[in-house]
Amino acid sequence: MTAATPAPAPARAPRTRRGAETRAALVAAARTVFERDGFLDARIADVAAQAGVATGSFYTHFADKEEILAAVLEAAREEMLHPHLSEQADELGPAAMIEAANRAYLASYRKNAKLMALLDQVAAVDVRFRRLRAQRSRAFVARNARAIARLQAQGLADPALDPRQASRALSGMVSRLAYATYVLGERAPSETLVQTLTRLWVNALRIPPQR
Amino acid sequence: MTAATPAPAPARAPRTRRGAETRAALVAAARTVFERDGFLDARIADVAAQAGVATGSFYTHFADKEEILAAVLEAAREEMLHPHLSEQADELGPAAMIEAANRAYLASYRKNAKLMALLDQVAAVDVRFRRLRAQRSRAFVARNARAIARLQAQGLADPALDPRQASRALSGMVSRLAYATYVLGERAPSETLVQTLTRLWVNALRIPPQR
Amino acid sequence: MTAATPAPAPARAPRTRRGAETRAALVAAARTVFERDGFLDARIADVAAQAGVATGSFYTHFADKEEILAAVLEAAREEMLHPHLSEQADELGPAAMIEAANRAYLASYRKNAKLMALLDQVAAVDVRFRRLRAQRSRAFVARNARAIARLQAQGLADPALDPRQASRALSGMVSRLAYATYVLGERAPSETLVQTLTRLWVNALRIPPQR
Amino acid sequence: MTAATPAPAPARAPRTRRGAETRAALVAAARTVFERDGFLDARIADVAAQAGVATGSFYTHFADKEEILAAVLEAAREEMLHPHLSEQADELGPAAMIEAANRAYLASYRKNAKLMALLDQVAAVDVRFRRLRAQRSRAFVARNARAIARLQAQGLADPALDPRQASRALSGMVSRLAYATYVLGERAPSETLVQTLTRLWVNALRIPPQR
DNA sequence: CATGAATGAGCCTTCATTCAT
DNA sequence: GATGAATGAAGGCTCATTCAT
Repeated sequence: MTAATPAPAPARAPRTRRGAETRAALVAAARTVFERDGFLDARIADVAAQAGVATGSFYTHFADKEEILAAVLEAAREEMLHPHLSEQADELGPAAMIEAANRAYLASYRKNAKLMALLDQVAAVDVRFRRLRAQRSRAFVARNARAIARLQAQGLADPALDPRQASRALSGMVSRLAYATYVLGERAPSETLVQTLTRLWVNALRIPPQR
Repeated sequence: MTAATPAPAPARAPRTRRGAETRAALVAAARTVFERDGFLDARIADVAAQAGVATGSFYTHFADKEEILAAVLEAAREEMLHPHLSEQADELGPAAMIEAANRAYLASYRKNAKLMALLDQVAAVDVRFRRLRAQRSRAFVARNARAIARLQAQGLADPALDPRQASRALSGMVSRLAYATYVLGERAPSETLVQTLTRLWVNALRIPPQR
Repeated sequence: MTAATPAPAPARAPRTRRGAETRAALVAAARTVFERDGFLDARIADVAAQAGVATGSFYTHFADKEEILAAVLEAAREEMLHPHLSEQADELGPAAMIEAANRAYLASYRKNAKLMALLDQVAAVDVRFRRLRAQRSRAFVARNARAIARLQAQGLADPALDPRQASRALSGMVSRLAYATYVLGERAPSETLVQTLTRLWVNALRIPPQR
Repeated sequence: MTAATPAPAPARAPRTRRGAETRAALVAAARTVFERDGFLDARIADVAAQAGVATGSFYTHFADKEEILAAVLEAAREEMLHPHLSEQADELGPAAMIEAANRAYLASYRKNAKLMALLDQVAAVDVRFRRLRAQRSRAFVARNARAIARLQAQGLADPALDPRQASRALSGMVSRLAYATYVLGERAPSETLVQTLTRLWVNALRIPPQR
């Protein structure tokens, strides 16, 4: 897992407080600039200027644009963690669980839309970030696959479905819709999306109606 | 529809056979180079060289890289046309119809994977192509929405679903899976994908089992 | 005199009527384009397009931009001929003669302002046209010098002045003022200019008041 | 006045000694190259080479050729300041004052002939420098107009003349003659020019002979 | 460590001129 | 003669990266 991380962690971590401050300022600046101009159009000099440091100082902390982007994404890791189907047996029942997961996912995606757009752009351009995105996506898919398998085991989901493939498809459905809505800007009320996705999931998995 | 096309029409169309040949050679060369190097890394000079003409000749026919990409995508329009749910009432029944559509879609996507990857990359970078992709996608979504509505009218699909939203979600599910498989290279046998997608669609729409 | 003409006359004069027509169209087009875009920014292709002929046809008639400019200036020679102090003894008296000359000069300059601006621009850039302009200017200066000498001989002008130098200075005064007014666009009513110039000439030459 | 200056002020002034040195070297080099090759034929790379720096360094200090030309002209402003009719009442009398002014003007023009030629060339091509030249010229004209008005007030100059127009004409006469002589290279001994111009001014203004 | 300037390879674009049809 | 496309040399400009202070 660590192996797939673009920049496994900068070899030279700041040794002094001042160094750490500069580094942090650069990472924050990079996020601002990347979100504003896009990764490709952002120039090292812009990032440094935005951070209020000299251009040369950039190279004290990062080898190149990719490396600082990795740092940006790492710093935002928490924010970007995708909510997923809960693993705990839930007193709410499967449908409510799915609905909660979809709502949480969309809300999270919406909140981090700029970052998601950035990750998407950069994935289109650089294999390393394509791998990073794939890895995060895989984690999400795997969790949902486990949830599906559990429902099947409980006799609550269509046993004909391959949990892994079904999860790939249905998880992709959710993230694609979130992408289209919050990154591409296709108009649709969030609540409608939640309801539609939930109904499609419930139907698709053949989850029996609540008794 | 024409309005959304990136390069509405080349200002100066070739007036001689030779001009048309050179232009065609450039378009073909551009496709080769773009698919090989990616749009961003492709240089005008490479395209010209690949076409066997002088660098300057490129500008006789195109204003910039975007314009020739538009020509490439236009030339490949036919190939890239997405199969979709048939509009004819089908003696095979809805499930078979859906299966056929999914199979055709995946096959088409697979065949044009490089081009799809290119379009994806370029959409991540240039609004105009983002719009083009969205437009093509919309056509696909709209047709599927009509098919869903028809099934509902026939009492063959879950009436609780908004056909438009359901189509956005389910169509996105298919294309995302195709993307993940044929562009990102996630391993999965095509037949499994067809079966999974079909079952998910059938379930999601609550299409009744064949009598 | 012919020696100073930039392009002594195109070696290949048109042999057919069609050739002559194309050539004439090119010259007219060149004047339009040069006056509109300036000589430096005008492109051969623009001139040909304006003339409604193919780019290549330009070279059937002219070797380069300088040559067609020479043709433009040649064709406009008549229009641009500077009026000057009459050589005939004038029953109006010297002052009226000077006034008439100044009025005519300014009117002519004003009418051909765009062409004068063009000649000026091109003189700043190309020695050959610098020479052409100097040559035309010399003719004007020489005639005025002769007129001054005649007035001196008649006891009507300050004998202390070198007629040649005085003419250079006073003729330059007139053309510079015309340039500033009609090319640079400094605001001043033409009649005021005529009166001022005339009074300055009369004073400067010490022409006695009309009895 | 500052408003009309082509490049109001370089956005990024050098912050280190080294930067200032390079900038100065570039300005000096530009003057050399422009005077040698003319503004239009001068290439950025030549200027950088002449300054002994890399081509790219040019852009550290200037946006384009126009901007460095503005710097060249600014740096030479002092040298190019036109002497003019003194404003102090002069014990020498008006005629001597005029002679002194003409002599000084011609001497200054001669000394800076190359720069004047450069300014002239560039004014023919770029509006911004046309404005700069006009502005400098206006200052010269205005001072002479004031001097003429003063002489009129003292009863020492033809009251029928509009001081402003007379100054435009007579000042233009002087600068045109200087241009023809020192830039175009028309042969004439400087002392003759001074004497002729002075006599013409004195006559034109009807300055009474020294008692 | 920070600074800010220097470096120069690299790509884009223009357009006068040539030439096959 | 006319056509319109091909040619390719020439310069402009950018910006990641290095480095002396």
